[in-house]
Amino acid sequence: MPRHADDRSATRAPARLSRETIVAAAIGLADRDGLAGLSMRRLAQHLGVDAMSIYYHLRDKDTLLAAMVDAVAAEIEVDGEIEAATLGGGGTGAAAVGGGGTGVAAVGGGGARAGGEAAAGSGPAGAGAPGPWTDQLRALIMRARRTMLRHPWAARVLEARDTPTPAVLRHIERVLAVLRGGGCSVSLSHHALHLLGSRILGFSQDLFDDSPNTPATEAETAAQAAAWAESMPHIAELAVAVSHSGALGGCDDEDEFAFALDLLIEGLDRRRLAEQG
Amino acid sequence: MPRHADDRSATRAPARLSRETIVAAAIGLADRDGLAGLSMRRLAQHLGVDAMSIYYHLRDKDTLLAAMVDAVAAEIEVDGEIEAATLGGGGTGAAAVGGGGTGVAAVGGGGARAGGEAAAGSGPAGAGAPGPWTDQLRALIMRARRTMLRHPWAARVLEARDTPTPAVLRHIERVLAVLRGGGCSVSLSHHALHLLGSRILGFSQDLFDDSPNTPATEAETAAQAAAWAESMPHIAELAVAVSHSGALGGCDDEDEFAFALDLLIEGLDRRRLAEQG
DNA sequence: CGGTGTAGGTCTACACCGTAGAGTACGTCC
DNA sequence: GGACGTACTCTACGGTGTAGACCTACACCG
Repeated sequence: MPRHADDRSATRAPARLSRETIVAAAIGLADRDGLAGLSMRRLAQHLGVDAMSIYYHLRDKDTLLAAMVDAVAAEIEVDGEIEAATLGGGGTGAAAVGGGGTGVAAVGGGGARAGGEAAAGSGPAGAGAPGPWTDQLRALIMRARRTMLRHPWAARVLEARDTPTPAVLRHIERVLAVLRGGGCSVSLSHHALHLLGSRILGFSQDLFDDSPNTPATEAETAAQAAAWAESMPHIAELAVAVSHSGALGGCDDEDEFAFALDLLIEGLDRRRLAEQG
Repeated sequence: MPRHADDRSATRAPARLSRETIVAAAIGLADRDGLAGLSMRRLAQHLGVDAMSIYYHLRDKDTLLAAMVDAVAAEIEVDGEIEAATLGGGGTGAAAVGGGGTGVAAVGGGGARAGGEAAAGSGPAGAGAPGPWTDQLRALIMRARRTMLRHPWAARVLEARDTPTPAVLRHIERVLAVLRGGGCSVSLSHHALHLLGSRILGFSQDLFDDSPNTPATEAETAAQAAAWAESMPHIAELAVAVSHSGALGGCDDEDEFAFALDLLIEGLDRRRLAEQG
């Protein structure tokens, strides 16, 4: 290692790559030219460096892509802090739309009871904004969406990958924290996660398969859960529940899809009635 | 041109390619080896033919991929006919799941009123099964899902494309027919389509952008709508409504997302209450 | 019959891709 | 001075999609 960490440009050092600069440049390139325009050679050229130099810092192109989505997912958190610092609370402009119901609160059947018991725990990884959990969830997801819209390629890469990156995992943890904090059971939170992550209309599978792809022993799962217990408590909780196949009935893809579909159709029918009545 | 159109196999023709055989082989290859395993050379080898021969029948690899998804989407219709022939009606096993509500009918707020006025019109492109529109929609989407699951690569290709193929369009038409037949307004149907086609959790955009990507004149749109009027009446209807920006307020991505998100969150909150109560 | 047009398929070649593997310059430490 | 690790470069290989010229067999026509 060099003695003083940051003496770039000292002699005639040609570029001074680093994992971070590479990833940042790659993101910039992908933002400009799309995923198709991102090749190792073009990226290297962009950095004023030989293509193979990149491979010293990142094993693969796949590793690069993973690092890129991770960086983007990490932006969600930063955006959140900024938002929390500048604004007071929630209110993201997800209000009235089209024909039927407007917000979550005043719609269909039983009048306006939305939040329930509000955020009781607010937990270790709790999201910033106060207010009913429904508003918190909406704000969190809207923030994620806004971040992803700045990097249109990111969604595609994310979908293509089969394992979530750390920052994505943290985002999921935050979503779970809101759900659990809002009074949703572990089981319902689990369904919710699948629901939020899967596309409907009959196309497409789930975003990630949390079913035991690596058929870990129950002991292993428990060990991992313990390791995550303080950093990602809600994910750990869910992982344990899912692995005890008895408790949640495992994690059947078909059931998850049906759950999501039922929920959507029910919501549509409710909107229809509100529209007509 | 040849005199009699269909005298293939006459002499010793080496392979007798055709667009259909190529597409079928490509689908088979993709089913076996995944999208990554599908290269023009490998496909040609599989067909016992030079790679460039394929280009006589299909302009591009992109054209090939489009033809592949179109063929898969067309399977949905065939499956539907088979189903309609063998079984009587609906009932696709999308019943009880996990903690909260079960089907559409008996859930949350106001008791069991689901179908409403049932299928009044049933229209030209009407779906087979009778029963409440909610059941029809569920059956239709489940059928699509089952087809897509047989070709795991298809969803990815479909998402990557930005224009729907004819068979996909027909599927959408069928979905719209059910919605409209069930009493949903054009506006609500429009929202529903976006809802069903877009992924939530903050990632990803819509499946297709129906906003005027080709900024056609209103006259053009009307002309196209007229041309489609009998083959795809509901899509035509919707297209006209959307193009009259006043009527539906155009088609704002943000609004569509908010609509979907609200509907989901409302549904989750309802499940939560049902669970606790 | 020979000539011609053309549908269907092949061959060659090009630019680009990811990346293995060897080689090179340099700073640090014994 | 020599060994060593770090950061980077060079060369090369096997793959990709596809443009463009080429070939071949057959249908047609005078």
